[in-house]
Amino acid sequence: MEKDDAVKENEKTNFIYQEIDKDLLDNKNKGVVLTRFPPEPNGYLHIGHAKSICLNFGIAQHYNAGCNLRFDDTNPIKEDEEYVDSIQEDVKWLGFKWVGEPKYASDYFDQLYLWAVKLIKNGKAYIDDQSADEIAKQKGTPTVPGVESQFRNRSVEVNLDLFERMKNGEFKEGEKVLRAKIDMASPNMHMRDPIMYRIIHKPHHRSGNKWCIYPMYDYAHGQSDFIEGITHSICTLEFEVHRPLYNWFLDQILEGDPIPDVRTRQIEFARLNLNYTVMSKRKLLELVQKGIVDGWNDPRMPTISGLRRRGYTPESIRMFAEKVGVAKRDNVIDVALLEFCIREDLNKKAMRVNAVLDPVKLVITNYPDDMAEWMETPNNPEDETMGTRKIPFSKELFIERDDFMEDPPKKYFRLGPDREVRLKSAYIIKCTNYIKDADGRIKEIHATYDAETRSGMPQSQRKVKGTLHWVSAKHCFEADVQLYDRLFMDPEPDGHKDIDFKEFLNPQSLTVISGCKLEPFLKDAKPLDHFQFQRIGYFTVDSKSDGKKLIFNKTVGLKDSWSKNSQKE
RNA sequence: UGUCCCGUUGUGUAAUGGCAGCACAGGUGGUUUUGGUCCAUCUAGUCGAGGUUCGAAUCCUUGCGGGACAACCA
Repeated sequence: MEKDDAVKENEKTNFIYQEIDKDLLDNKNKGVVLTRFPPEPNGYLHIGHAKSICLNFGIAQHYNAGCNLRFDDTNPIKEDEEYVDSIQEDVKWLGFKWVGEPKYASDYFDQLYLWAVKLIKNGKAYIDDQSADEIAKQKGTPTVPGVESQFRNRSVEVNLDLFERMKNGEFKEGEKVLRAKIDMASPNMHMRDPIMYRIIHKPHHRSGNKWCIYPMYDYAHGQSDFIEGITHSICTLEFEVHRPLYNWFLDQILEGDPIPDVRTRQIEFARLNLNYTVMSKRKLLELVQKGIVDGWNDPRMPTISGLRRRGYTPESIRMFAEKVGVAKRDNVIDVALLEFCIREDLNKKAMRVNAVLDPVKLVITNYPDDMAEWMETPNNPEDETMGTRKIPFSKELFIERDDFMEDPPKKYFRLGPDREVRLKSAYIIKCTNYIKDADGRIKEIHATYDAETRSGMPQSQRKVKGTLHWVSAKHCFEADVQLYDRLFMDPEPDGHKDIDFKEFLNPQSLTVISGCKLEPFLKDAKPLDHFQFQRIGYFTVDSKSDGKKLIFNKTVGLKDSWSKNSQKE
């Protein structure tokens, strides 16, 4: 049976949508759907987060529901305001709008404290005086059950008093913790009396000096979901083993209360992995701190801000998130898919311009010395509404050095001695001579043009093998171009047990070339403007580019079946 | 030698007991004033073994393989 295209477009088939549909069918949560994106503000967002953002906000859009932005800020040692700002900027840039103001787990510290007292009163939590080492030792291993703490059976009164004094700052860091009393023999390590609160004498980016005890992730996350009325708490697979604890804490805080309308539920999916890069915030931070890259937004980084500076568009990243899908099995996505997505988007949007990256002079010997003609050329053959513009042509031009060969092979369609080639939007020319310098390097190419072959004239219809891009020497201007290659040479740089991921850094990941010749139109280009440099690739003005000197970042090359084939030989 | 999760073309993802499909990557041909785009076309897959069933990628058993879990991180 044929399905309507619009329906097909809107059809979401991943298992999370199926779970939500089921919940809705069962009339769970009174028919409400509310998701959340819960980053810890301890680093910049990367493409893996983009997958999660598109999933959570995409669900909200699909069900005509909402999605919260909540900062999971329970550890003042690692977190910072800078990250809070960058995360908001990146989510907005991707095109999503969260419900109301951003939320913070730290907004709920009072309520979390009250619930902790409730657990103590119900005999479900206790203060442990042991050191981190001792607690770790008692915890056992995945195959060996843990041992109960000697402080496990303190009275409610003592626990209450000690917890109060912990809160009041009477103890040093590490001296005491609040632990849930569950089961030290549980096959699930997370159920072996997990720590709920620890002492940290450090001001928090939001709550300042109000607290010196901070809740752990497991004790804070589910309760924050519950407070906000989140219906589906979607996270990555490594939290799967936390789910029983997530539910246990909710059961405890709800103990004795009426059944709430909304009972949040955790669903896990497989995180995104991209080949030839690393995705852990810790490793990305290391690249930043060691100065291996130019900050979190270095165009080689898989961060949202890096991709933005590289020239990726929000649409391309959303398309990518759609194409990688959502499932539970481990995956490694080929960066070629990301590259496909940005080409796809920029092909439709980017203005075609002429830029010669590695220039060599081409002299049209039979063209008048002081003449200049302004040739009309389409701004984008994919989109007529983008119009046309005029580009200057004159006697002396620059073309790409590798568009000429002294002794070309048969399949080479470009310029060579006595060969004919078309100059895009201008004339058909024929190479008559070439001059080399003392080192044998091509210095200048001479050609004649056929005045009857100007673009648009009947003679211009003549078939010629190749078409070259070019700029007029006296009209063009110079700019720098930054060429990027993958940051790592190994498909899985952090997939080797005994080798540090930095061993695989690609020394050629950045090439800066100056003296590139650009057509005059480009003088007005602004930071983050996207262009297609004809026959080369997509380029974007660097965000650090200023009025004095333009810097272009290579976003991605055009598909190139010529170099692919010629490399095979 | 624990618990949990996962195995579908090279990669990713559909099919939820009824024709194994889609996308990327790769190959070939065509169109083209970008060796781009576009169009056509090809290559290639259900981890193994049993079982249930008229019928299994799908359900069951079992084997094998991969992953997660032992921070006072999230």
